[in-house]
Amino acid sequence: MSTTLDSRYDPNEAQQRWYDFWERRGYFHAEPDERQPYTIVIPPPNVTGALHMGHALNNTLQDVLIRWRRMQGFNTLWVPGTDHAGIGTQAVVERRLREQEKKTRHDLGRDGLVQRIWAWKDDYEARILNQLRRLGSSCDWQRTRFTLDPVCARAVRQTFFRMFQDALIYRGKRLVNWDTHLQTAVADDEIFHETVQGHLWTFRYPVKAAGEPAGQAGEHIRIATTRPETRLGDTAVAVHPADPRYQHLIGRTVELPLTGREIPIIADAILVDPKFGTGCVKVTPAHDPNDYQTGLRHRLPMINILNPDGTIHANGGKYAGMDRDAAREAVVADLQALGLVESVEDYETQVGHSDRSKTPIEPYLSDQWFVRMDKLAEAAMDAVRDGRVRIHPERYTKTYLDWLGEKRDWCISRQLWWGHRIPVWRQPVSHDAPAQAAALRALETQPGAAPEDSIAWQINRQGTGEIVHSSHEEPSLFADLAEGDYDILVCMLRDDAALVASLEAAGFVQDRDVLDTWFSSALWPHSTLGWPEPTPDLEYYYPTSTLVTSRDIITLWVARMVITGLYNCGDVPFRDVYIHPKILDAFGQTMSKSKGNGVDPLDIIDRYGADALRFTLTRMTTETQDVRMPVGYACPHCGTIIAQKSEHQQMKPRDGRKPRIKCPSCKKEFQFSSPNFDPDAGEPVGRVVSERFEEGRNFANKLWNAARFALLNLENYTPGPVALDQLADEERWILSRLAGTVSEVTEHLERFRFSAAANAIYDFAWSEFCDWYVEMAKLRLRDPATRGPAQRVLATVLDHLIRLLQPVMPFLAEQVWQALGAHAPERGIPIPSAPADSVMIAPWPLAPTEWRDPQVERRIARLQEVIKAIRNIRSKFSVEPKRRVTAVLRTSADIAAELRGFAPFIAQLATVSDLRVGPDEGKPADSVSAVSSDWELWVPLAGLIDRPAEIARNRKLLGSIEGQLKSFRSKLGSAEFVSKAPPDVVELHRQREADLLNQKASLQEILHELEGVPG
RNA sequence: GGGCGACUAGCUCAGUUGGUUAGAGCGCUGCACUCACAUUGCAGAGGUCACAGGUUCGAAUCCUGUGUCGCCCACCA
Repeated sequence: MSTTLDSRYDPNEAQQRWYDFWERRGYFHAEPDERQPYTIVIPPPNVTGALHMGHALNNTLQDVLIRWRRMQGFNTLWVPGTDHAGIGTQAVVERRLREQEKKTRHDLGRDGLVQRIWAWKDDYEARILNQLRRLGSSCDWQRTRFTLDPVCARAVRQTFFRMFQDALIYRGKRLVNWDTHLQTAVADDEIFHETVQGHLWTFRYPVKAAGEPAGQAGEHIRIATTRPETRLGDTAVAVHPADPRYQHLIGRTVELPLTGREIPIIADAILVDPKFGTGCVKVTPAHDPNDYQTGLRHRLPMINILNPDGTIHANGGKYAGMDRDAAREAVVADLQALGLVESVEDYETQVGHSDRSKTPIEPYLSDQWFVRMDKLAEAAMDAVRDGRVRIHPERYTKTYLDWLGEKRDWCISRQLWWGHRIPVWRQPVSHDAPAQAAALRALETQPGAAPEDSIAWQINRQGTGEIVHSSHEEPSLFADLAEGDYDILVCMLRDDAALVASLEAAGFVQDRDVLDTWFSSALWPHSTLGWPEPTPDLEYYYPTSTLVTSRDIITLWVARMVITGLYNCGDVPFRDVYIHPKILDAFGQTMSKSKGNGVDPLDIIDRYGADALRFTLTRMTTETQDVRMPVGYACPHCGTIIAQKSEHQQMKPRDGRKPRIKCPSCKKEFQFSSPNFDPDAGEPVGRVVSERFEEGRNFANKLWNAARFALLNLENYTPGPVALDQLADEERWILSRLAGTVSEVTEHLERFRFSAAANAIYDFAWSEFCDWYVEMAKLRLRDPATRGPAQRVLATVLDHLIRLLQPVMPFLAEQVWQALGAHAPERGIPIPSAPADSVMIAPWPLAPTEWRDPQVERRIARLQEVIKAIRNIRSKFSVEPKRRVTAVLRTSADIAAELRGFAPFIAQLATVSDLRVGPDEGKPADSVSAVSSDWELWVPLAGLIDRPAEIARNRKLLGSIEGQLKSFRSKLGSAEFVSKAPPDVVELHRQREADLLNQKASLQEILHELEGVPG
């Protein structure tokens, strides 16, 4: 190890060097063999942007699992890749186009825009994959996939085709969330609600009496609305069937002012809450989800009044072409003029906004493609109910089951250009339906169409989603369908040029829409393995083992993968789903670049190292649903971290000058990135980082130095067998603790308790290995007589520790492993052997039960207690660190013998020159005391003792002991406790009471003496 | 409105099936740069476990209710 002399660990060199080493040796690559597989497919990051802290966490945990299982001997495969993220990526590219070139997508055309997005994708995919490498991810890069690549595209096509054939996919008019800015449907999950200050208007509509002109009789019905413009599309007014006020109106009609249309008054108990507003509701089936349902129930006409861009449709009469907001004002003004506005009040409403364009969503009736969910959802629910898929933490199964239980059909079409195009060609049934049927029949039998399953068709009643005929039947069946109401939909499994040509020649036109991104993501676990081809990979690695993801996509992604896995492969896509926490900032907000609180993993790697990042993230991963990570700005001048406050997020440029932060340490100022502005080019920028990662860096450094110590002490190492019964107590102890730690860590990982696993390693390495074993080992290492065996134990323990560490801190582990190999090329207890070429492929440590030794653990614990007690006294009385003291202990003969054996340690670790220990020892003059349940201790400190202070200290101690004693006595004095509590608990209490009584007696004696002897 | 979760030391979090007077890291205080490590070591201070009831011999832990916060779902014309 060339850097042996450097007491600081430099992660950068190790990272580059060992990652290349692993990759060159092909450790990341997997091929099916006779071993048991362990497979993870990455949740493919969106190519919309670079990876953030959430990704770093997600991928760290996957790599921990993969590296651990690899060491356990599994054939491990981690499939990497990225997601095209349809709407998200198109939106960012379009925004850039607009900002940088002042162009819209229409200026470029479909092919032009898609080309631009591919360029963006190439750029970000490279950045993302590089970030994963910097993180240390042991992905099989040869299997890198992208959701739009040919392998995935074929799977998408196959799935769509089969679902189409099985009538699980249909096309119909549905009310969807329409983004008028991007002009596409967006999913429910891509919407956020914002509170908007609006108004609630109450209008009066004249009721038309039978046979009379409207309004003449003077009866009006009062209707409240927050959206007056939608009344252009009203097709009914609804009242509650049991509302006595309106009984007489049900079945009559009103004239809809401004349109002149006459619409019915209907009764609907679901839509109408008689206690709200006037108890009368306008019904606009084409522009409101509830009204839409009402429209279906009452078979009302559905009048669309909006164009895709949010302006009023020709159906809106004189308002046609106006923007929706302008139309609202105009409608109100016109009704006002007619005297039909009864009142206007301020009103707060929740308005749905598109996540992507941040503009208000319009419920909009349009033709869309859907997957029928009823049976598919039921199968996916069963897979979780019967444990074929297990979700951890378990509470998230409820999220999964509740969502699937709704069985809402899945809208899979998007009016975008970036994505998998819907492979369906369409034309309406014409006046010459028999000829169309014949043409279809001809297509089916065309040479390119073989095998028979490459073309499928449906006859669909326009707008309804109803499939009236399908390719399971003879095409001639639909030859007698009337013109105008039906569409012929032809789905092609492959893009066969000749077939497409004949299709289009026959008048079919391909659907312009693309598929929802989640349609391709849903196939990810099997599409990446080569499905639909029966590849060896698919055969061997599917179903995958574990899915690691965050809770916000349990429904969008996890549930849908189970659905398609079962549908396509007949088996679940994974056995375990681990849901990890989300990382929030100090104020509980999600991190994002746009809020200025996002931490870039590369900044952390640069500052603290990849191992530090990984360790800290692993240690943060508890079972809670969120973890907080306070962030700060790193001063670009001196590196000091200044905590980010919410005011930093609010700061705005003033007088053209960007805000700056003044570093309290070096007094210089710097700029920072913010939601409100970008830093000036060339200015030093304070990066957003978090001090939390110091914990990981410090740990790495501690381990590094422990390794340095070991290596320095392994000069002239010779391998050889080690017999347990020849080892010293401290050696037996560290092996026992090591064995305990190994089984603990293994069990934690098996149960996805990442934080607990990291803590167990940390505590063992720092508090046991470094703090005690290394200090004690120094004695035997210095003595030529014991140096050899001591070296063998040291090398073996370090070897095991490094292997435990590998999954979490692979770079440091490899660095130490290689260096250790140079010093101790054979090591192990009882019989040494040559280690693996890399710690990455070394076997996961087993915990031999013969290493466990509870008795030696108790003995060392007692030793530690004595040493700590002496140190405590030294510290309290400000004894100079170098000054040697005498320690006197009164204890049983057994313990005395044991402690005498440990005298060198007590001398070394507590700076004791004279140790006197035995059953007959007594308090020396001018000494300070300590008591435990096993012994009484005195340290003579003539001249240093402040007698009144010492009395006070012991009195306080006595008070605490008496307090405890009281609580134990009252418990033991209770007949109920003694009779009802388990015997071992009672016994424990008795023991404890006896210990306390001993200590109390000792303290009383001490106090008696202190108070009795005049100061 | 329905559901889920959280509330433990100044901060971030542990606390396994109820059982010694509750732990860690950071921060804080004091001492120490002794030959692995000051990104360190040693010692210490700091908590009526959100609140109120209940179950129990015994509650941070189980039950009920209240409060505060967060998230998810459904949505108020």
